Amino acid sequence: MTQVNAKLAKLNRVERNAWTKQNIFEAATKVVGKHGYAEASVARITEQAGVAQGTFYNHFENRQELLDQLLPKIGLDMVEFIRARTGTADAARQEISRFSAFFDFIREVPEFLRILNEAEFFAPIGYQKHLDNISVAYVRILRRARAAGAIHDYSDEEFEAIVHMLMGARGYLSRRYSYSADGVTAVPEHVISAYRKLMTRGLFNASGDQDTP
Amino acid sequence: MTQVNAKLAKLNRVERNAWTKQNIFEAATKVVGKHGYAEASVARITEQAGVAQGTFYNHFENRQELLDQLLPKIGLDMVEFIRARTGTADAARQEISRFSAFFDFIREVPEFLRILNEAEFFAPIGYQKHLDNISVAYVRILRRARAAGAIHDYSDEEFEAIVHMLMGARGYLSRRYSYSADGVTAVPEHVISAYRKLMTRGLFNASGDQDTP
Amino acid sequence: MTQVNAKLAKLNRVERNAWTKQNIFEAATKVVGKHGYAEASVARITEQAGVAQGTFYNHFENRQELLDQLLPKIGLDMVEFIRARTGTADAARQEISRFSAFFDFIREVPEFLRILNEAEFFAPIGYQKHLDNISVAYVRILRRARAAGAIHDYSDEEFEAIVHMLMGARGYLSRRYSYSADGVTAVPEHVISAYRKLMTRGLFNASGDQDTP
Amino acid sequence: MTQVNAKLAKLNRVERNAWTKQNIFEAATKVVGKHGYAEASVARITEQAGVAQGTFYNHFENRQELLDQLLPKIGLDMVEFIRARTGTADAARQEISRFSAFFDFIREVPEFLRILNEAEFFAPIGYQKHLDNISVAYVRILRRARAAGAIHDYSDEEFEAIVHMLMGARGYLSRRYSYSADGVTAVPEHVISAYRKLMTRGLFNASGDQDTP
DNA sequence: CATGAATGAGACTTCATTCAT
DNA sequence: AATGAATGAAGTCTCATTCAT
Repeated sequence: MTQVNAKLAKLNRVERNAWTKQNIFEAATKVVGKHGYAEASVARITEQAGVAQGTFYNHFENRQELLDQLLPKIGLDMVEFIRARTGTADAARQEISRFSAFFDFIREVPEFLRILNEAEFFAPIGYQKHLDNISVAYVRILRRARAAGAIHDYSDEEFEAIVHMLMGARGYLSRRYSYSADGVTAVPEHVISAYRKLMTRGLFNASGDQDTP
Repeated sequence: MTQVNAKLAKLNRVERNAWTKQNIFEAATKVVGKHGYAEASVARITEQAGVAQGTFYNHFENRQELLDQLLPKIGLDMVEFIRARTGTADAARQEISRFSAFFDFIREVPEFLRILNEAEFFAPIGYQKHLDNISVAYVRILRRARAAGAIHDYSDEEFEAIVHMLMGARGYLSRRYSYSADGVTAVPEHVISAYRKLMTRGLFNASGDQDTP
Repeated sequence: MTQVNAKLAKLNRVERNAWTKQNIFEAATKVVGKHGYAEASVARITEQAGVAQGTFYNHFENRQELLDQLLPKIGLDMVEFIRARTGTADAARQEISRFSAFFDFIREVPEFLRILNEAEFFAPIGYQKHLDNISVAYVRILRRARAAGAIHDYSDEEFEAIVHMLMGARGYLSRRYSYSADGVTAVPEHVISAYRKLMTRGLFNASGDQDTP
Repeated sequence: MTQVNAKLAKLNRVERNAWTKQNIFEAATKVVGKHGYAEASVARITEQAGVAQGTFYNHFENRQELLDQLLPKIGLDMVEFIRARTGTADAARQEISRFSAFFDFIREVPEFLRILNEAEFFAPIGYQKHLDNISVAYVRILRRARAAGAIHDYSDEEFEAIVHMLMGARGYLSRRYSYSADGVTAVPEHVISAYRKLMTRGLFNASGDQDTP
């Protein structure tokens, strides 16, 4: 057996291990996305993954540990997704884009909605991690907009509160307008226009508000 | 046994029946408020109420039925509480009052926060009922403000979206700023000022915004 | 329904409850006696008792609590059994009687052997309770013998050590000579004579030693 | 590859093999001594040894086989330790020395106590082997004492019973007086004096009893 | 011979609900 | 209507052992 083969064999072993973990992870994403955290028993997850229950505990300390990893991981995908769609327009239009892109992401990754919404109660550690990830980045964006003159008269503390309002609003709206029996539908146009008006008039210096040219 | 006695006995029985149900109801409020829906087992609720487990099922079809009644009932108390504190100032200032009063209410009735926040996942039917109660009333308020000239340029559909944003924002903020180890604390001033700015500039015709007199 | 009937009905309920608990208790005695504590799973015990697993937890906090009650309870039966067989001879002969009666009891209640011997590791709380029960009573007996002039030259502390030796010796011997494939057999005569010699010469004033008249 | 190299390599392999087995063995001794047989999972033992779980099964048929080897091996160390400390005094004094040396040994090798005491239930085969080792040797000692005139009036069968009593007494006393939160402490003087009195008066011809010179 | 992931049986415990009294 | 013991399904997790690499 050559060194290459030995290396390959070793790699294969490590890879196989990683594959199994990823496999369980994806199974959990599907199960939680479809049935919610409460119904995501280890039995259900491992069945979906096609492995034995005991295998689960070779890769995760316990059920909760996995659940707490779900949201932060997908949350980063979301951040990347939104960033890629934000463009280089003025700050207000960018914010509308982010708002829209959020709902696009929900349709792209339908599991995300439940994973996000239920996390607060079923995966509080993961939820907090996600919250920090998002709000820090969001406040930074608002600060830049303020530095660029696109926002007046908001303090850093107020930014933080605003960000929480925006996140809360999105969550609520997503539950209200995007859920459906099975599957996620697009958010209606009037939701976006309402958001645009509230933001461009309330937060930004009105440049993105089509209705007040 | 006279007819009077019979009637009295019957009345007593009915009263006692109602009292027991109310007793269980209040016990559930305490338990859910303190430990959350997930920990609100029938055993725990009946123990808190001082009745046997079996008694529970003489008054409620099943555990879920009770849980789903919790939020709508307290929700109405909240509506009344906020209405009483709203005053007769202009529409924008009234909205700020409502926002403030909401946070006052959760300090008045500390159980409300958990009952509200967790309801979406643990008592979805009750949650929906509450949602309808609130949003219908809220949209009506906004329509009146619009009719009175305090709001321009928002359609009815957009109102509905706005209301959901406001409710989402409140929920989020309440979880972020009002929870604490044991007990509920006041929401910081900068949260209220941020809300005021966003609302007076974004939704109303700016009259309530102290910063733009 | 007369008061008597009502009382009977109520008693029946209480009695039935006590019966179930006793039922589980006896099932546990059988299972532990036959297969040992380690194999005495709740499933096995409840199956033996003919009740559902859940029923177990209506009567015992957890598995360990029951296991820890086993030995002390049977231990008291043993004390009574031995006391009834001790007679009124001189102190040395009484001690030989107790030694003999212990082995008689083992044959009377074959489960006792495992319940006693394994308790130290599988039911340490119950074991300690039993230990205290026994050693306190035993030391008292030795003190009386000393007061009556049947024992010389042993201090209270030494009595305690002696008692532990006696108990240890019995345990060891019982395991060695009384166990058998399935069932408990009589202890051979030479074990008793060895014990008699050791005791009458070593502890007592030799009156009970047939070989030195 | 030269023959020398081949031989070296082979030797190394054998040595390495022996070393690994010894390594696992010592790890098991530590684990059982500290946490008891019940907690001595293969995972824990191999972790302590710094080898993979699978490696275990290259050296032992199964978990039980290893556990059953533990006591007999250390038991022989004990025999040697006691023999070295027994001296050449008269038979009764020698017996007291052995009794004392036993307690010295459990302080020297603190793991021994648990390995010995729990073995009866968790490693019955090893326990039996140990029992045979000890009792055969002990009976031989007593026979010699009898031949030398230090013991009268005990038959061989009675010797066997006596030995079991002595061993049982030691086990019991060691558990009672030598265990402590963490570590093993010396046995109190009054335990030794009680033993001396019982033995010198009950078994031997009283020469070792200081109190009856 | 070493590795360590995979297996799956089985353990304890919880809990909503039923039902005879 | 009140009681509370009985039920049994379901959940999480452990662990000795196997086997492909």
